[in-house]
Amino acid sequence: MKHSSSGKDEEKKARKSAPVRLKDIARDMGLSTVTISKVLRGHSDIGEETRKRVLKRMKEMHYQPNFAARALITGKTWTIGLVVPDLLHPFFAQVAKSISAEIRGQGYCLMITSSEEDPELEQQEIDQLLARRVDALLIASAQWTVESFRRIEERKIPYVLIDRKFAGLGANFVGVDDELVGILATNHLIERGCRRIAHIRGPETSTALGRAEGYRRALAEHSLPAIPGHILSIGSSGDDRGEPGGFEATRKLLAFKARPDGIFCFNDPVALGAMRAILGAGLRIPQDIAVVGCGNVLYSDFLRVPLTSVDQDSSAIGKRAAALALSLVGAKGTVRPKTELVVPRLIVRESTLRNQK
Amino acid sequence: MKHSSSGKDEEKKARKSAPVRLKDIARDMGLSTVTISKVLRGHSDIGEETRKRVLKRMKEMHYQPNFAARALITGKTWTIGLVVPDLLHPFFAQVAKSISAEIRGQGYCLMITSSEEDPELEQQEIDQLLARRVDALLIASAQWTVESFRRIEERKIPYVLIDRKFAGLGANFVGVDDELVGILATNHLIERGCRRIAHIRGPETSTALGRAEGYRRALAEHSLPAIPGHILSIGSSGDDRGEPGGFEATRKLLAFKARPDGIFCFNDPVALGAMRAILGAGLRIPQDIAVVGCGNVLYSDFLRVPLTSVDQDSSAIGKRAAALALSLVGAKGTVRPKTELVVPRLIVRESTLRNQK
DNA sequence: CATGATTGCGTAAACGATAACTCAGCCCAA
DNA sequence: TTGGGCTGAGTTATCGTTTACGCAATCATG
Repeated sequence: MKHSSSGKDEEKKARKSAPVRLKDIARDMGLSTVTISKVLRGHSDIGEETRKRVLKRMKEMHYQPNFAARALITGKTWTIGLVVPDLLHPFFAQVAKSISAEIRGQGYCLMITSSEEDPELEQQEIDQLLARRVDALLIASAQWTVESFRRIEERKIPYVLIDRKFAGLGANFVGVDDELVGILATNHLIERGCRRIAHIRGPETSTALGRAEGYRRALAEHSLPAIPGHILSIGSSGDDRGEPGGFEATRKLLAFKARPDGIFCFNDPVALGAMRAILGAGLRIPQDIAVVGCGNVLYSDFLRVPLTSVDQDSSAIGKRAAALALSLVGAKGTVRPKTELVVPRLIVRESTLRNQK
Repeated sequence: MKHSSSGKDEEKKARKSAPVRLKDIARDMGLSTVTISKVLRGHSDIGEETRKRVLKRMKEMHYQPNFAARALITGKTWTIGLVVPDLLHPFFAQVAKSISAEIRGQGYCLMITSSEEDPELEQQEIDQLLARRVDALLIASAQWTVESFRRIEERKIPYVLIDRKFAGLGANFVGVDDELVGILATNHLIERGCRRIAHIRGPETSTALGRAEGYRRALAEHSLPAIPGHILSIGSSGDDRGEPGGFEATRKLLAFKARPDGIFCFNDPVALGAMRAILGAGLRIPQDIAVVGCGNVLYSDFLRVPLTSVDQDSSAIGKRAAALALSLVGAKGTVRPKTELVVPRLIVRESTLRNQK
């Protein structure tokens, strides 16, 4: 039996076709708001028959809970924040995609913001997400300092670093084993007979440092000399100038007296720039110079010279980062920070297809 | 002069270092909550001297408004929802990126969800975003029907369709002029001397229809015959199988008695598949068959054969869609739906570099 | 000098939901 | 008959802000 609504609510409904509230259902069924709320949340307090009736009526009236009201009292927003340096970069796009897929089923939504590789902008975006009280934060950071992370910690909001980590910061981290990336790539070049292997490294991030370290270790283990000037950097302005950076760095390498016969590039865009420079100078890939990239971006098998690349399994990184974040949200007290390393995999293509050792 | 807090709030602060509230500032300064709130929103009600003092103290105490509380009473979430078929697709990634950049400055955040080209999932995601009361919705839809849009309209939430539009739906739309895309591409092939031009079209979306129509019109205007069987489709399963779809379609075209000498492909992934098939069959691009794609994706100038492509200016699409959405949020009553078409631009590369007419 | 407007701030009641109690009725054992 | 424990509801306060008023004090006006 229906009960009539009060005049005020009636008017409001007519004016703006407002969404139904618990109160509306309660009045409609002659029950109290709390009873409806309890049914909604599966409280054991409610009689079986009442529960069924309410559930049915809720469906009929197309009830959808008001997240704002809920968040206000429970403190939970059912929202995860993600900050990436560049959404256009296939690596981060894939990470975002798999995070989204992972949390979707658990009822969470994803707020994505891009820092455009700008530390200051990243700070702002983090603040914005904190102000919105996201339940957890996933960050592929372009920072130099750890200041903004301290701020997150103050707020006691769980966060997970993706791809790039920070020394001296006891934070959760999910990313690829960068040293292994460097080793894999460099070992492969060595196996293919390269003896003067250069490395074009990225800016001052953990990622770049790790890969460079792996490169050095691989050379050392094969007793190959680390030729001075064979490690170049694309500069500090971030990932975005990867291609031009790779191009310029390679031009310098080509002018070098001991011209390299293999180049391990920080990532695929850099490798593209490198290949452009090599081919532009009239040299052949891989006969004169072999090239390895990292990231295994889309279409890298259909490039002018199909590119050998180290796959970071970005999809797994996203998935595991999301799962880790969700577990932190559910956790009671403070949990010991966890580091999860994904194992990289070498994808061999034409850019290193030369005479074996 | 500071006033002491009540025991209860004190305890809470200590336990979880809760964010400061208006109440905290008010008590701290011996003012009322409302006064602080008014200062925050720039009400003209407050004396100049008080305003300055409050503003200063707010900064000092690192006040950040609680969005949930605000949303609860004002109905505004300062959140925009975006639904795309696939974040990994560079087109949508770029659109997302520029939307994000456009709304950032206005204080909005972006909730991004991916439908994975699945209409049912898209419905769910739209519902989810509606339940969260986003201020506006941007959708690049994978739907067949207009049902879910009706639902959005019921809720009176402004929405803008991106890239794909629907006949018979009076909705806001921002996308490329698809017919012009088809004309541009086909005319170009004709100018380059192609006479048997095939088209590999996309699934049943407005985008695919428009491009196919442009293709037909261009042929007709040059009095070229529309050879039966020269229009193939990659199938209905969406954009994601672009590359294999293009490959298979092209294999069929190659087996055709009147083998085409030019192919206009629905998009770049399809074009990649097509090129793979052509080269795999031992034919040359563009000498035997010229290829045009659409989308002008990253690195398409460094492919095995650099690909001529129609640029959709996805960045402009995102920017204008965002601006349109924001204007709708601000608008008072119902506004007449607006359609904004971005003008496509042909980027000529090697895949069509053959003897001119 | 009384009246009315203006300035500057405070009070109380929402917004929609949940948390923490309370409480009536019933059953059962002592 | 009394008391204790369930069961299945309802009451009330609260989350942090905003909205709509209320109301002194000051100022101008005739």
